[in-house]
Amino acid sequence: MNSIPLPSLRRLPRYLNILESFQIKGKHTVSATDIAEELDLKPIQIRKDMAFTGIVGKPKVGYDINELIKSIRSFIGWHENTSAILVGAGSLGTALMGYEGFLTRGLRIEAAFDTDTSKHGTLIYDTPVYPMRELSKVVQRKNVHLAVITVPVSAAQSVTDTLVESGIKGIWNFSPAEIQVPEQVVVKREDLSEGLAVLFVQMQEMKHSGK
Amino acid sequence: MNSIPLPSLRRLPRYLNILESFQIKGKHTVSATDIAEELDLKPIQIRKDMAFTGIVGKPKVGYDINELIKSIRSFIGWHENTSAILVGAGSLGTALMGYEGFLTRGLRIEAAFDTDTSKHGTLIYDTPVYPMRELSKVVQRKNVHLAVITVPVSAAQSVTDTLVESGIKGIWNFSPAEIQVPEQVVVKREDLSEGLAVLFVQMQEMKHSGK
DNA sequence: TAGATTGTTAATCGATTAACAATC
DNA sequence: TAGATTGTTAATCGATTAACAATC
Repeated sequence: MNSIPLPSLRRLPRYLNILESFQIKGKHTVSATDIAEELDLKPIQIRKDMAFTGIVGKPKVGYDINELIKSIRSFIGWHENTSAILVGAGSLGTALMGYEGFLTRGLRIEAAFDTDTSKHGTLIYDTPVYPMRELSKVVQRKNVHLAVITVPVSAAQSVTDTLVESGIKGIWNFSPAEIQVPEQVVVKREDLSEGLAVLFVQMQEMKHSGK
Repeated sequence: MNSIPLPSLRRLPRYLNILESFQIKGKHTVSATDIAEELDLKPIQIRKDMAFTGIVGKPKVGYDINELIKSIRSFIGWHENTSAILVGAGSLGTALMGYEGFLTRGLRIEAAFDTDTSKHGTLIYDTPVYPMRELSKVVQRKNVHLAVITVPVSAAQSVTDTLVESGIKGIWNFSPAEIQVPEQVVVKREDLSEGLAVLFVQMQEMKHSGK
């Protein structure tokens, strides 16, 4: 068992969501079947996925909810804060800075950068906005390794180059651009049009089936 | 060959991105190898994916770019406008309303709904905002089948119920909530924390490998 | 023509699911 | 104890990749 399969990894945050709701309800243990019912998955898949995070359940009892939450969160790296910067303080960038959920999921946006001079020196949801030329300095001073890109497609590659030069190791790319990076830099694409394509085709298929 | 595999479907918008950039450069044909190089995929995978959209290439020549774009766009359903409403005109909802890319991808947000009375009657990027109680009426009058949800987790299920009652057939859910719907309604989750989990773990793996 | 590229058929790979012994 | 639930080992399924004949 080497590294976790991507589909399993993607399910982990969903497990957390419902585990936390169980926790709020005062439950202390949970079985794979309980989770599977909530998410419309098979219990065996839950057990397999859980195994990747290293947690061990008890036959007949199930898993300890607190332990399970802790185990998943630390597997994902959500048990501690990771600093990030955000480039492109437009409407999407602003929305992301305003999303409190990131804080409980290990992501702390320390600073934002934008070309719009009218934004420089301002705070957006407590996050200071700087001019682009400050980027390298801030990244290095704050020892940041992660960047969120919310710039237009036309700017994505040049921003990426600047980020890589400054020492950024991971990029969360919200632009639909296909950015090129050296192989030691991780890029996670977050292209909304992928989701839109899936939704459209599935609706089409539903229409032409049992309905 | 029944319906397209999900991974293939998710790659189609990426093909479109780079096909359009080829088109702008004045190219007329493209081979699977050309596309594969841009996206870091294998040519055979491109050919398999293309086959699902129904397009036929010419040996030795490749695919006609205009035809390919048309073929993919109409396969996804991006060749015509689909009306949608948006529920939750907060910062994320606002960002989505302001995203022009949706218009070229078949999605037209006709109206937004929010509980905040101060927003009622206003326009956000040309989209009118209505009180929640108007929802059913607008959905039925405009014959809308698709809804975008950008409300807090706590409101997601009740909003979903209202949407389903009004006759909505597809939901693009940007809240991390696990909403329950009847089986003839399609839900596409767009939970950002999934992407965050993938990014964090991949960065971790990169750190503990060749670096 | 010869070489490049497609589309098809078969092989491989990886994820999901099933079966079941272990156990609290 | 008996029944429920885990974790492991094996079987199945589906997507990716390889091989190659067809062809412009």
